[in-house]
Amino acid sequence: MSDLKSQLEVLLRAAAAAVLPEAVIDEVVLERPRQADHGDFASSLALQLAKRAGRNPRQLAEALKAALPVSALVQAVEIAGPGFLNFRLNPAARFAVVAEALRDPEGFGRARLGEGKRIQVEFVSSNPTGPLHVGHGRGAAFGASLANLLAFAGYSVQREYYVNDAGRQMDILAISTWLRYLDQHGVAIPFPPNGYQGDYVASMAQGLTARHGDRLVRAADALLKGAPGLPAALPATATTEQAKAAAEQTEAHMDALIAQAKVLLGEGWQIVHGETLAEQVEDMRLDLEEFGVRYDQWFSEHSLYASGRVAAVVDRLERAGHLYRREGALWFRSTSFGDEKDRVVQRENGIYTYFASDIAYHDEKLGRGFDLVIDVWGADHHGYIPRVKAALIALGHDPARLEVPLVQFVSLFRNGEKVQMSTRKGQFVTLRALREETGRDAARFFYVLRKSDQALDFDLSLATSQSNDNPVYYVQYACARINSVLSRWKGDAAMLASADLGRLVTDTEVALAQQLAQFPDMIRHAAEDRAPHSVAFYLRALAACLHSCYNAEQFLVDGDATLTEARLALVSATLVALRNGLTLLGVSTPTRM
RNA sequence: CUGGUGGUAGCUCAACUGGAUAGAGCAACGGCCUUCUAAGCCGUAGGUUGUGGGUUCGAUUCCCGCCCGCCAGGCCA
Repeated sequence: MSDLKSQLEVLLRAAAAAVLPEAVIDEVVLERPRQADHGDFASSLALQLAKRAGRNPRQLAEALKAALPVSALVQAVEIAGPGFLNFRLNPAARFAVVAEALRDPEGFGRARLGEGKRIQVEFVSSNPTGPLHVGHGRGAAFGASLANLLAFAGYSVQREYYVNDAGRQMDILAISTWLRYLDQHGVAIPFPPNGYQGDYVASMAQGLTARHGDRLVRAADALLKGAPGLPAALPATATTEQAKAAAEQTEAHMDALIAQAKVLLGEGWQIVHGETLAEQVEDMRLDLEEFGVRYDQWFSEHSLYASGRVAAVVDRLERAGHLYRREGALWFRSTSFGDEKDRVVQRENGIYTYFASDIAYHDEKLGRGFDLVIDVWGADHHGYIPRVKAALIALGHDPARLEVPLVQFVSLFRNGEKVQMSTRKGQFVTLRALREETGRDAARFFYVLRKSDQALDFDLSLATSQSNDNPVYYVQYACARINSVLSRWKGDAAMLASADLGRLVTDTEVALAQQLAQFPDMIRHAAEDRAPHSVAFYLRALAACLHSCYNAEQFLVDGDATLTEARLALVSATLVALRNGLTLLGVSTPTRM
């Protein structure tokens, strides 16, 4: 209970003021010692002040101890090591957290960090050009957990998905679908290697047929007219120069196909493009929802063009003198604002770059009045952060209002072997397949079991194992055990909040209460650090305390109602923390297993 | 090459932002089910925190050099 902590802090400050009246104390360090025999709280205040005061730290600790005001919370204060002050709490203070949790279960752990502040969390935001894969899954698990955590910590949180529905990749998906459609109608056109190859494309093509029959069929020669054709297969001895030329030709061929398709289809292109887009977005939405991830808003990149925001924001930069023209393209002088090199916002061919719409998007987001905007990005985009911040500065925004936590890559392992994935070949494991294999709970939990900015090895065998090795089950099992005991008990659960806790004295009971008492602090830290993994680690530790206590003590004690109630109150409070924590991570709390 | 990021027990990872004897889980070894769920618990063993310096009462944490791993460096998205 942080309340305890702040009360102890008051005591320490009072003591310090008495001993060293002139000393300025910015922060009083109070921590939960790792070792039980160091008490409930420890402070290194004497060590910190010793130097400035020019006094021996142990002596100073003695003086501080003597000057501490008497408090009902504190049973004993000891001086240890080089000059630590170790506080041992009174039993009542130790177990006060139990009543606190039971009095307001839903509110237990809730913080008021962000009172009145609004935060937007934008995450996943994958191109709607195919199913989400396991990498996106990590972004989803992290982003959703972070958003939940911030909301629990008291911020007003908006969850947003930025839909990249305006770019060339979307055109490529549309034409890939249409080419499959043509193929299904007997129009044979070589499928470009840079098109989308997945089965879902053919499936969408069948959808087109179902809705539009052969209305969208066009002749092959008309489509191929003007296209450079695909390059011949490269010999094994090809130089990098040749490979580069072939790749350029492949891209040029694709662009020509798209351009010609727009001409041939006319309005029909909007149908193909619009329907494939809608289908992909809907697919992602469902996929994420089944993963326990919901958004408040799906924001369309295209809308930024339609509303003229992209042109307007570029114009603003232009008038502010931050743009210049070189080799036909329009460049943003981002080096003036800390970026390594200048960046193109409008290509030689007049088309805006992805960066241009991104500037418009961030300008728009900040314009909505959020105190903080958090973009969760894949770590491969980290080089992109300085240029976006540069643009924000150039537009007169405070760049500190944008935070970009990075999520590292995911490698899958099954039976100790790495599962090979390659985006190029379309061989990637989808989030859906992962969920089907491990279940939602295990997937959500495993994803946040590692700091987000660290590469994650996802062990499928472990996540699916119904064994004691599996950390998800370990935590959930603690919940199930508590529920099981409570359901066997005949008493009234509502009475537990006022149970007499004076009978709780054993080591495992004390350890469990101490761990439980750290829940609110943990929430605050995790929210401030944008670190949902702390929640997962905490829950594991709390479950461990519960299991130890469970094995050491009988909860339902025949003929001793007060002891039974005290212990049940303790584990009920534990269940409150477990449930609140798991909920933040999108993991269920089973009542039985 | 430049920038970012990491290197902690055999393996996978923590370490409350500079604190006490660096902690968990797997794997290894030894114990605990006629008692509320053994998907659990208890114990033993395992370390020069990559390396060399520096800062100080005190360094896994901060600074510098070096070694090794991963990522990024497009008028792609």
